[in-house]
Amino acid sequence: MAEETSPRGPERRRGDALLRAIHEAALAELAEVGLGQLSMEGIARRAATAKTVLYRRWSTPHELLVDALHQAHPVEVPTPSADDLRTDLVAALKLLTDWMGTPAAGAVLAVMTERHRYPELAEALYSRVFDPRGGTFTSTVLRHYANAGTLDPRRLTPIVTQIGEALVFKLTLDLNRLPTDEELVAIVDEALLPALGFPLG
Amino acid sequence: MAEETSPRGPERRRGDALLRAIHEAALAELAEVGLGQLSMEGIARRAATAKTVLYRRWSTPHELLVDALHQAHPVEVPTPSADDLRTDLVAALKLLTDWMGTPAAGAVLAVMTERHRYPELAEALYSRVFDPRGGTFTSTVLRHYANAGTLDPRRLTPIVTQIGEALVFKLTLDLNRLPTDEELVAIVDEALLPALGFPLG
DNA sequence: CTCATAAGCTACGGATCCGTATCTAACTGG
DNA sequence: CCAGTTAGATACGGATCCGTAGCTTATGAG
Repeated sequence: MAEETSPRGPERRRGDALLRAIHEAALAELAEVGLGQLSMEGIARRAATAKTVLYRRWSTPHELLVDALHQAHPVEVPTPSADDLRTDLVAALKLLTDWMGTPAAGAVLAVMTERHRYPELAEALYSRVFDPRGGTFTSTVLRHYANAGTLDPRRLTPIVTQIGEALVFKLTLDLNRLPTDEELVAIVDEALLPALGFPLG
Repeated sequence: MAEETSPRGPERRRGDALLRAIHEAALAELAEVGLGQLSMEGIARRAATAKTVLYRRWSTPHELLVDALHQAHPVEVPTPSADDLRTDLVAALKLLTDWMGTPAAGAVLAVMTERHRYPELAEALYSRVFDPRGGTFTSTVLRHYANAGTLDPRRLTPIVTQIGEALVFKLTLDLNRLPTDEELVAIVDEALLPALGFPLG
């Protein structure tokens, strides 16, 4: 484990560098202990700073967390590239699973699954982090091909646009690991494309 | 809120009655405070008993929780009744959403979503609660119709058998409420049946 | 009716987190 | 290079939960 810069000597972080370290520590702490155990004390310990530094900026761990997510959020958006619906759908799901491997994703999922317990937190996450962006992942691709005429727009019901994401989440939960590329292809071929009106073989 | 039996006087619970009260309190406590905050103190408070009573039977809140789930678990199993795949699938999903309204379901979901944090708990839940039962809900129905010849068994891939449950979970998460009957029908018509090889219209 | 069992109470020392206050010393802008 | 800012360290009283101990008393089996 390499230390940053010089191994010893008082090297004091300030401003953005400190902020980023705190944000990172918050997400890591959340991933490890969970939303219910997230504490200023824990975040400060992990960020190797003092509680006072945190309380100068935030009143609660939740406020801190929202900032951390806001900062970490720029997520890659699928850009339908090929003129191939199937390939683009698989690519969109791959983007999703890539994102799900990040610390920020764990944090977002934790907030979502415990939203009935911390409603203000979920609301803050929506209004400050998600709302700025449109629909996610597969729906971006689906709208593109619907506009291009490849797809009957009437097929794009609220249910159908969720099939890909829903199965990725379910598989991740069941298998306790991210889906493989083969499984993503299976999701597209066996579930998504049939629902879009392209029966297999 | 009516008190049980006589309003006053020392009426001391024993044996099964006490046990059931504790199990119930554990699930309620979990639903309210979350897995990370589940404590003997909290369960005892909610069950209106003393911590000592709990420690006489269990060493940790997690052990107590597994017992509570074990006791609460007998879940209704879909019995394909009509000779109508569509109707039976909708009925199976209805059973699922009914179950999801129970306290036990909240507990199970909490354990599953935090399984990386408490692996022993998830494992205990599998070996002591789930394993005794076969596949759940839609897969029961699907196997029935595959055996009856209505359905091509090759369609029943690991992905396809998860579509219904996956969408119910996703919708519940997104909408922050259980799916309506209409939404269940939409899941069957727009996602499940097409994937099983029955294109719409 | 008697008596063993177990529920229910109270209290404890230890640990952790809370939120705040106080002081120091390292940075940095001017 | 000096002064203002702010990171960092320490300590605090209060709160909560931990796990255990000692005791009282309701309950049910014989």
